[in-house]
Amino acid sequence: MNKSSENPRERISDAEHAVMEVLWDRGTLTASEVCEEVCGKRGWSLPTVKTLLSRLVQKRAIETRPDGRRFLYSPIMARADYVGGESKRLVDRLFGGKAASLVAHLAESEALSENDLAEIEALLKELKQ
Amino acid sequence: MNKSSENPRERISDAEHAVMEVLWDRGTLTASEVCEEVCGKRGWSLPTVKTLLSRLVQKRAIETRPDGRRFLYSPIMARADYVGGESKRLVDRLFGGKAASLVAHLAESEALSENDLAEIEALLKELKQ
DNA sequence: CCGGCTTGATTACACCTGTAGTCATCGCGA
DNA sequence: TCGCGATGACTACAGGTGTAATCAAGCCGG
Repeated sequence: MNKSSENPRERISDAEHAVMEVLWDRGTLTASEVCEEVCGKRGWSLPTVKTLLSRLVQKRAIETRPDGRRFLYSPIMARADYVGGESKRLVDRLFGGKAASLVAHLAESEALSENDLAEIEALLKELKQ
Repeated sequence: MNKSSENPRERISDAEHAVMEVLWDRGTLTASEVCEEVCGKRGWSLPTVKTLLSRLVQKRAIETRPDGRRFLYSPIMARADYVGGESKRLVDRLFGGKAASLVAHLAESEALSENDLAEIEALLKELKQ
């Protein structure tokens, strides 16, 4: 019944993701510290951040450690895993699973700058070593 | 108040996207024809498809033309626009807007096959003409 | 020692989404 | 002509999401 207590990998929503970014960036923080980082940018209040944090705990994306009367929050899910999952979802949904099609699209729609192109080229060269 | 009647570009959900794909593929269809295409694959019923279609009409992603007592549905939003928008969202959210970072991630996570790499390389060559 | 601030927990609530049932209508076939 | 089937409109409803108020408890400064 209750997936959240079993499944270690639940879908992370947009707002939750903003919180994750802060934790990935800074490692371990209290709720108030997270709020300092995001409440300004997104116009949230501390209660909102707390809700997001507890949902992330339920989803087993982060974990808590008691520190006196408060909690320290730190990420469990690795950023690379999240990024990889989301990228794969997109590629599957929109490009039939062909990552090259995504790159082609980016190139054609001019989402890639000269600089991007150069970087990719360098990357390819490296991959072919 | 009511964005749906003003804003021509509303966010398309996952299920709605499945319907859009059919319309992009086939052009203009009746509700039943759409259902024939997707109800099998996704285990939906005709009413579900009709709901999705009317939501898409509200979101101004598709339009209807009366044909006798029924409607013909056809896309307004271009697939390329949708794909571009979604790709941009992802790149912005996860890669700080740097498309090259997305490509780098795909490469590093081995989401790119030999074939993909070759294709991308060819693309780059072409772009630099 | 006590009241106020900090903090997590609980509750709230509107909107979106996925999925579908029901209803009224209207034209086609018998 | 008349009932049936197809069709769009309306309604439903549970679960997720964004955003927050409120509550209870406990520690800290006065």
